Amino acid sequence: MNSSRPVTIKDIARRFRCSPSTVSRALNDHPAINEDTRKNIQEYAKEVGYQRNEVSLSLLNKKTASLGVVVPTISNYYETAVIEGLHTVLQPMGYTLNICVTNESYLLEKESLSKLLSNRTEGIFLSVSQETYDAGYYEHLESVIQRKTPLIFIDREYEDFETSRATVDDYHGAFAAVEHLISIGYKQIAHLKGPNGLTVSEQRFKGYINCLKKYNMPIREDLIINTNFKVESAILPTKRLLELASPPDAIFGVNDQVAIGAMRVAKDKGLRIPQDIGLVGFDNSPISAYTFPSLTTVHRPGRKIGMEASRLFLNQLNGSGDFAPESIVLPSELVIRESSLRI
Amino acid sequence: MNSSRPVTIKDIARRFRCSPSTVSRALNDHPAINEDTRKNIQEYAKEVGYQRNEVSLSLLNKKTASLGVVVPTISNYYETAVIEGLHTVLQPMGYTLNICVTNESYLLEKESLSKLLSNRTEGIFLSVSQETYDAGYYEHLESVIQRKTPLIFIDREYEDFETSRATVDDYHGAFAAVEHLISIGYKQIAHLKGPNGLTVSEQRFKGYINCLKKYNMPIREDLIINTNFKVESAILPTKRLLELASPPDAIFGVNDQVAIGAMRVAKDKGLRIPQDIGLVGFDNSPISAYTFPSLTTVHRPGRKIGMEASRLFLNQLNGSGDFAPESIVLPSELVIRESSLRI
DNA sequence: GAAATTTTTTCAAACGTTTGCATTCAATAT
DNA sequence: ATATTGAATGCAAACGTTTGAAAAAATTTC
Repeated sequence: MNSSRPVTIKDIARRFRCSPSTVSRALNDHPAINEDTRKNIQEYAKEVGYQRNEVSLSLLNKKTASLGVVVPTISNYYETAVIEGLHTVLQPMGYTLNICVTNESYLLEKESLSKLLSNRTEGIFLSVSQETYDAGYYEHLESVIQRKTPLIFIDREYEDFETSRATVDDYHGAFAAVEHLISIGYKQIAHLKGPNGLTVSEQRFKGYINCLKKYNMPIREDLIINTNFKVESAILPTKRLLELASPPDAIFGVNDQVAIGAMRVAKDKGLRIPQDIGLVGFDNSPISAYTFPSLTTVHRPGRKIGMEASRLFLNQLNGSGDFAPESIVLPSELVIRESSLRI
Repeated sequence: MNSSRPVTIKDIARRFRCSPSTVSRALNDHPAINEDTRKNIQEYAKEVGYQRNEVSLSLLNKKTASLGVVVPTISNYYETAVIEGLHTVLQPMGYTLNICVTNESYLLEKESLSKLLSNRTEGIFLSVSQETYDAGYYEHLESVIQRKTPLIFIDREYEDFETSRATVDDYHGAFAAVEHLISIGYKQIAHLKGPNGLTVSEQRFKGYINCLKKYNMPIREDLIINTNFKVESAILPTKRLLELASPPDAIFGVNDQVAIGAMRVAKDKGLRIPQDIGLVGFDNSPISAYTFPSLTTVHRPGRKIGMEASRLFLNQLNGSGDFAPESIVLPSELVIRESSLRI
């Protein structure tokens, strides 16, 4: 019976009539092991496909080399870019990434964290779910903190936690976007807002509002409509905007997806972009450069955020006892393309 | 000194002057434990934030409840949809997903698999890297097979392995796409092909070729150009196509990204879509429904593939000894939109 | 009040590996 | 021939948990 039980160090020891210690040392090139013994054991190990059981080592050394990544979703360009960034830095260092998707649910987030802790994950990257954020829950984070497991916030953060965080400067990105529209000469700028309560939504919204204020432009409640970040969630809101008695002459979308949805609706209505209506998105997703017209947007360095977050984690890990949390805020950058360039 | 060493069962045992066994049983509601003892221990455990060390359990039970997902990239809509599908089924069952990105590199793939096996992952979902596929390497899979760790191929497969696999019927999808273009009346259909050697590229290419053959249409080498799936890789090839003495009147892109790139170039050249040139993509990515004109494409059920792959894994896991690998081929489905509807 | 029974707790082994210390054995030095 | 050295290997504990079997304690029975 070709049992599939993995070969252990004991099996090898039995085969060579020696102790497990000897096998262990032989496999690890310990100098105190006889050259012949070493070679024989190594050869045999290779032959039978021995592979060290890392689980037992984890138990022994209390090192699992695994990290948790807890995010609301992975079906956006930005989120995957962040994960790629984490990966780029951490995979080469031997870390394994455990991805947990919360679907914006508090319960799933709580369970994910608990599971990660039980698995003795060595660090957790967390972008809190909307539900968590809305409700202001934070108890589930206490145990992470208490365990002193490094916890790095990504994008969505709690102000009152002593943890490191890596975020993009959404506020100034949004501000720059709106300022750009104003500088071109657009007068009635609408905003397709993201879900209420999320930092990213609110920061961009604040950027939008404050920029309008700065330039003494009226703030019209009817030009601000919610979306859920998805392209289809922009369709109806945009239609409503364009049917207003006094419709906007520009739209600032909370991300590229909704801006592209808006673009579609505007074109369907026969409006010319950017002549009749200006458009700006957020994210600088790959597609945004190739829409027609190409979409003015705000670049959001997802990969870089992932890499910076990794750095923050490593700092905390290697830091001496007097660890001080760091906050990294990466600048977002306006990318001007055709959809806003009315001349 | 507020040590962060996690509380163990032994700590609790010491506190209650009882044996670890009692604590273990108390925490697991074992019936043989005195009611008072149980309550006291459970209360105390909660108070000090005891959390079972799953690593030790993994060692004991040889069950890690973790699964490997090895993919070339996670920055495409399709790949993330697959992962979401896996997640949807497997996370509720208590599995943790270890995501490994290979960047199409054989070496990284090999290392990832080896790592997963060392970590005693209970199953592996693999979409082989292009390098692996090109070179026809397969030795690194032997150890997975030998360990009898369930291995499920996703999309890209090796014909000669006794493993389950879940793939999309790319061939017929491509065939249907081209047939549709022909039925509309397009005569010179170009193909923006994916990278050579990859199953998805080649299957779609084959569908394209065979469809042309079936309808006795000429196969023009100059209308077939390679891309790398990314939107920008479609720009130059499309330009070249459109500058031909006898340019195509339709383009079938290997995915939505390149089709959208082609759309952009065609529009820049002043061509009307679908009147002057028809366009079809592949994937049915969210954005494809909202381009202007909307993009005819072939739906590729990524989420479903992930869910089916999970099912295959579970079948293999629960199957009796006489496991027979299954092959699931999900149909792809033509989604007709504006970009090909010349009337 | 002793025997029988039931309830509750402890013991010990197991999972796979590493590692400080002890041991063995052979070779060299005296 | 004996003590000394050095090389090679073995022993045992440790990591945290579970679990069958044994032991101890409490309760019931006659």
